[in-house]
Amino acid sequence: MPVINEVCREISSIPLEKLSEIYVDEGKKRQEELDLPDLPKAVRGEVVTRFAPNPNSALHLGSSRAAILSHDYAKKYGGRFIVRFEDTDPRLKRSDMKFYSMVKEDLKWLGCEWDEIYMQSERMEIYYRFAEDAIKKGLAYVTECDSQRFRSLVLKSMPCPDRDLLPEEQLERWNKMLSGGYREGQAVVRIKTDLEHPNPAVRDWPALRIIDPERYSHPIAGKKYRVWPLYNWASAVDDHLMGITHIIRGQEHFVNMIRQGYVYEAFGWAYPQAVHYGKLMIEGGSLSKSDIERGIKEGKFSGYDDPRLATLIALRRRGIEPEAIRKMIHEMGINTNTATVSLDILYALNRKIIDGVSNRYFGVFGELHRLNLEGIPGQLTVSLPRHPSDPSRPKRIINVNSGGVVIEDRDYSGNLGKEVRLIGLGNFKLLDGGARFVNNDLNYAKGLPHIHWVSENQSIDISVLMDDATELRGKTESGITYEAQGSHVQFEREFFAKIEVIRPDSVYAVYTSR
RNA sequence: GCUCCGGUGGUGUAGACCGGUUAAGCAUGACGGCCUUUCGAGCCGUAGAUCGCGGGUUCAAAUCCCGCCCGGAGCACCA
Repeated sequence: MPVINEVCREISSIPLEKLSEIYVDEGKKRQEELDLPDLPKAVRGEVVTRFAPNPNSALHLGSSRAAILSHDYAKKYGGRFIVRFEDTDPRLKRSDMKFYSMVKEDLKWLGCEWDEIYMQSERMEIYYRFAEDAIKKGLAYVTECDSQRFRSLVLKSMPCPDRDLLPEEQLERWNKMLSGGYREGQAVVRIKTDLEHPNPAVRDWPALRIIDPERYSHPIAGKKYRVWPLYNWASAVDDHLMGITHIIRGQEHFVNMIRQGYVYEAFGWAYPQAVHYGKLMIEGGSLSKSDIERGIKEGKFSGYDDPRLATLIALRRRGIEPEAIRKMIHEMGINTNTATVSLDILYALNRKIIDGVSNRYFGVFGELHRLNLEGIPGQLTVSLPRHPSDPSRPKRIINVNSGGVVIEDRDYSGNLGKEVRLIGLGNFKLLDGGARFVNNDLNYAKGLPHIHWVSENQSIDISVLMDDATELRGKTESGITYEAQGSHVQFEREFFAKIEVIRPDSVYAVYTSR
């Protein structure tokens, strides 16, 4: 009992604000731990993960899964997080300078700061060196079989004849590749695996190929190289060299783990723990890079930040906070089943974050009706809270004169002839083109529809870019111009939006969610 | 066609490896109520899954075994 008393006394001696701080901190900490289940074979301080995007497009919700999970797991265990641009295909999946920086921006925004960053196009000599080594050791060979021929042979578990050439001859061919003795497609380095492997896709996979630099130059390397590593080669070498302990990626890479396993075994390296998550689909939308790229090229989308896209840059523009994305991704975890998520979940998570910071305004959209206010003193000044649960914010002061207010058609047509509460103003009877003051009794207002309005002589134009890329026009309080660009607001009874452009006489915003 | 990986309420996920007091937890969504001068937030409550289907093993299966169906991925000199 004395102990209890003592603890009680101690707690009650802490000021309330301090107490809530402690409480929140504890809650947060617990939340974090709850969020991420343990990674297999993770040792504190020794976890190294990587996120390996191809800089040929912008990051989207799907890519954010690998990024967030890789980053957060590294941090959870006090390890390192590496970003590695996989830009080794100047032909089919060309990288573009603008995406290197765009991806970095996206990652920073997501809160996935990296400890190290690399570009594979700057590591070419490394891939060459290991290739030469593999060839010398007889683990890889240079084949002149074209892909068709190779395919038909390998399907029957048969080798290309040059698989068994001596390492010296292979080396000669390798040098011929490097020096330009072959044209595109005439030779390729393959890794010896197991021609009997049940999955033909695993059998003797290609590691390096020739790309004519005169026809396909690289945004960073230019025309310097004509032999480029394929994904599995560059990735296998890098993961080993960079000391990656855990690879978190989509299940489409499952066979790549098996393929690369042959290299690791042959070189005597230890393959990292690979965790694969299932396909993430989005209700009613596409998460495919190629769909996004094509849509933009065809002009179907206005750009990477088109509000219909699930790119990070579009979500950011719309007012989705990175923490909402993070929470959603954490909730899905790394399980391997195929998930079709609804954006509503993201919106719900996001609303909880932005609700507190969003100042409230009245905005009326679509078809509008002007109401003459009858029965009010010549001029009315009302003050409305900027946020219902934070009275400390400066009030919105709005003047209304007999010139009247503007309301939306849905509120007008639905209530014509009835009494309504014009929020903050009073109770009125809605008439044709006007409104007659009844009283200003809040109790009386309880049973009435509450509708919002904009003062005609204190309003500015607003345009909202909606999530279907249409524009919604209307009027809003002129006081909104004091908002900072990029701030979240809520138009009461309408939706949340992010302010994009503020001019003295108009506002441009982007719709976030209801 | 071949090779993988999945299949728990509308959606996402926990439980499955070590089968039994959880005949299914959480979140989001839906519905209802309270509060609120927002159809937001918050609080309270309700509905919703016989755990893809069929069989087997067992005293006992979402959990183990087999078959089937469905979904996804891979089968590129893409990443």
